[in-house]
Amino acid sequence: MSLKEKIIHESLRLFSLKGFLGTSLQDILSATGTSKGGFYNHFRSKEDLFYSVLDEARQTWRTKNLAGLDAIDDPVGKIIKLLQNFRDQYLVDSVDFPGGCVFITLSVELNDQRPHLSQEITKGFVGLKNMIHKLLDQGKETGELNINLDSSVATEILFAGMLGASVIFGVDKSADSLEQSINALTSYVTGLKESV
Amino acid sequence: MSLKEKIIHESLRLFSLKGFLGTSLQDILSATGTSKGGFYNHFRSKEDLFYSVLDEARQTWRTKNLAGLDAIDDPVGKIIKLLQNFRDQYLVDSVDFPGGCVFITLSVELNDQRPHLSQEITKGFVGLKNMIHKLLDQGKETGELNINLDSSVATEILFAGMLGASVIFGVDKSADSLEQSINALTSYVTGLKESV
DNA sequence: TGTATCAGACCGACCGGTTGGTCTTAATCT
DNA sequence: AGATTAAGACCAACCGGTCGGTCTGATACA
Repeated sequence: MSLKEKIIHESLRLFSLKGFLGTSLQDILSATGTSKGGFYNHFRSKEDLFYSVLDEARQTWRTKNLAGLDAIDDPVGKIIKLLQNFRDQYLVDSVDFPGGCVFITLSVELNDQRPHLSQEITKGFVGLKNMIHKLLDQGKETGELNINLDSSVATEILFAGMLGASVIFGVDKSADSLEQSINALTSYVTGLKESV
Repeated sequence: MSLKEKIIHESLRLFSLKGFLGTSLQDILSATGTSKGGFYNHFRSKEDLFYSVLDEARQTWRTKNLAGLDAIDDPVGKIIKLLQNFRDQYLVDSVDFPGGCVFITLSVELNDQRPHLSQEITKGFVGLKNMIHKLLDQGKETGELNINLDSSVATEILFAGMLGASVIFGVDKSADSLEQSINALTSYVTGLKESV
């Protein structure tokens, strides 16, 4: 792993713990064992690093949360698999994000302080929400879900529920409470299925 | 309003926008039009201020979210009223918290940086969750809800949903999207009622 | 009533330390 | 040799906090 990759990787971990503004350059240099010169040889500024870190974070998110989804045919099954991945691969296995979901940490921190950075994160949120909505609509088409189901309502509950679960997990870091939160969402989804 | 009260009030607004660590003493002094001397005459330290601000935040939360709840008899009605208050009085009417729910902002920011401060906020989260759980159980007792309802699951969905809605609102500050989030939760609750 | 006294509210220069960022220098590559 | 990489001294700005000092309004005394 090159120094640049190492800086990005360690910064991602630090950002998830302390946020972007809360992480000092010195924190990053110490974590990677380099110096100012080594850093500014690869990045124009701290904000420049932010975008690189965000790229890696997005890639990690996809890898962990979408794993095995294409092997599943039914849309509702995909949602349930997504929730399981979110719990087991993404949040609990917190090697990459020891402080919990880095997108929430950064988004909450930067909203009113660095709106242009926060905006980048919001894009990912919109993507997740659209994905859930689309899967629910597909479930209605295949007959897996009741055609009269208000998929917008279900989307809101699942999306807000995932964000809420992330916040709670970030706070208490308890795998048990995370399991409760996610299980509640999966049983909500299966409840939708049974009421066909 | 005394200088002390003014400092607390303005700090609450600033904390909701920029967090505790993200708000500098100078920010607070400028917002209140005072000086270092004026500040340290009333507070021993910035952390000392934190506790005072948290007290006011809690009081404001209760006033806005619990308004009119005691006038309602049925537990489920109380939950729906709570959700409406949460949307209309607490989040949208953001005079006191222009940056969105201050508890989430502070909790996310301080979890890994000032655990002893973050812990204070967590208490409030636990209280809200317990309140929802208790109301749901009461709803089962009164027959308003199905006796076989898993109130723990419903609690998780409502609690995580409220936190998630706060995060989303903090990000986009859109009253419309907030209404969608909260409406989804209320229709979830009414759905529970109808399946008796 | 007029004056001396004093507590506390408030001001702002100043402190040591840290911030993100620059730049010179030296080592290590091809 | 020439280019790439990294080290760390250095900078101005800012951080939370301290401290000597001023101003004001209430009290005590005559």
